[in-house]
Amino acid sequence: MPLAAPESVSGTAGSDPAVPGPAAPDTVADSARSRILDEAASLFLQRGHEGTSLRHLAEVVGMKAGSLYYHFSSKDELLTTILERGIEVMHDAFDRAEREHVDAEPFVRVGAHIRAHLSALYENGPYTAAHVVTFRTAPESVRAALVPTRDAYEARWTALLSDLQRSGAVAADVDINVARLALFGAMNSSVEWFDPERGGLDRFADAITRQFWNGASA
Amino acid sequence: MPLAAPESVSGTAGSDPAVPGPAAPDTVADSARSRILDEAASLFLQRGHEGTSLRHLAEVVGMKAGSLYYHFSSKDELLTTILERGIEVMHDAFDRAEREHVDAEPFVRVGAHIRAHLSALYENGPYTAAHVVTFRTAPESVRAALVPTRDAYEARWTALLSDLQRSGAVAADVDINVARLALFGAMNSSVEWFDPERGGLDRFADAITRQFWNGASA
DNA sequence: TTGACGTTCTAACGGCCGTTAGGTAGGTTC
DNA sequence: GAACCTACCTAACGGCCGTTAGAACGTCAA
Repeated sequence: MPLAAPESVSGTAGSDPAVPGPAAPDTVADSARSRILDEAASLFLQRGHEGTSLRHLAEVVGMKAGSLYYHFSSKDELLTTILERGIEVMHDAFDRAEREHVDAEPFVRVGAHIRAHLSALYENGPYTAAHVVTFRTAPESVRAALVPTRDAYEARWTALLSDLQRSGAVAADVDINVARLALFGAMNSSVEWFDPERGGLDRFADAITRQFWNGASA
Repeated sequence: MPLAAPESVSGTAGSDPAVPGPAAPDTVADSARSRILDEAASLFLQRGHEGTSLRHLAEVVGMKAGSLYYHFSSKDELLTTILERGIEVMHDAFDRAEREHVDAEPFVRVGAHIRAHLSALYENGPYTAAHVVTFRTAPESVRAALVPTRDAYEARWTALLSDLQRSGAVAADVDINVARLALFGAMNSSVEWFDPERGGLDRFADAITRQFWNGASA
């Protein structure tokens, strides 16, 4: 078991804050590990995890399939690591929005969290996007390992919306769960058509926020 | 209730094993064909198309893998047929809503179409649901064959919403495309959590309609 | 110079994949 | 009863899959 890098997540419980480690983040050659993770997440996002072979991944990374096993013990572990990081990125984005907009007025506050979620999807690598498109068809054992962290993220949104409903900013007859799932669906499904290269994420976030908050009617 | 007209679309594959003319919907044993289509759509929905093997499908249907080739010439043709029917079901649902609610007031009209789309997803077999979760990772050749029909469905929604915007019912500053895609995302992503067995589709449709039309704010 | 170590490669394993050729049982038609 | 058609089965093909054991390479310390 030679992967003793400071950033490695061994257990299923998410631990340290993802990308830049606290000290000495990149040893000489777990940059290869990062490379593998990045490319694998990108491929899983594009073709799905069943549609991505380790031989293809290895080729993209620039090594042979067997060599991947120096960095990961199985394809499932690789998948789990990626999907886990995907939620971590979401949590980090939520943290940031929360920190900076706790006392903002409701519309701005919701907008900040929507923008944060979209930032997780498009501005921090393909991990979150890979998560939202891959989780549903991931092997049961992989899904099970992710459920707690996913639930926690859901709970934060539920708490946010409930808070706003309690304060009267969200209509009393709105079903918080449906509203949240509809919002998630609207944001996450954008991975099928939104092109992060072309930018315009701010405008997109505004449009989604407006749509979520005010609806389409005049 | 399976919709009539098992094969109405002349898609990419033309060779049909000598079915008598346009009439005669169910010969003796293309009930097997229906069986295969139903189970395949269900499996594709659950595990994705890459995650479903023909051997597994055959087992569920009650035959051997090779026998599937009596009914379909390839896995891709099977997939294409299923995804095509998925859009047809959507179109049919849209037709019905249009027929019955052309002159309704905007909110009711939109609600009818939302209900219709959800009906396509949950009340007419797994075809539409399989479509929305499988299209993205389908082989390029399969996707290409579906694009025209998909575009046509999108266009009908765009026309509907544009119409409502022109009449002043939808706010002028709403981006019709974003609104439509957000609505699609909200509805389609429900396949990940909505349980059609438990019912409540009417209430769900109302909640989505309310959310889409009025938003969450008080 | 030697040895140890970290990283990758080679070469193969058993297994499942989509697919095909040819056989076969039963029903229908002459 | 013979010929035929329909719907399926058997058995295999080549190929790709995830995975593993062991060898080779470069780097650096002693």
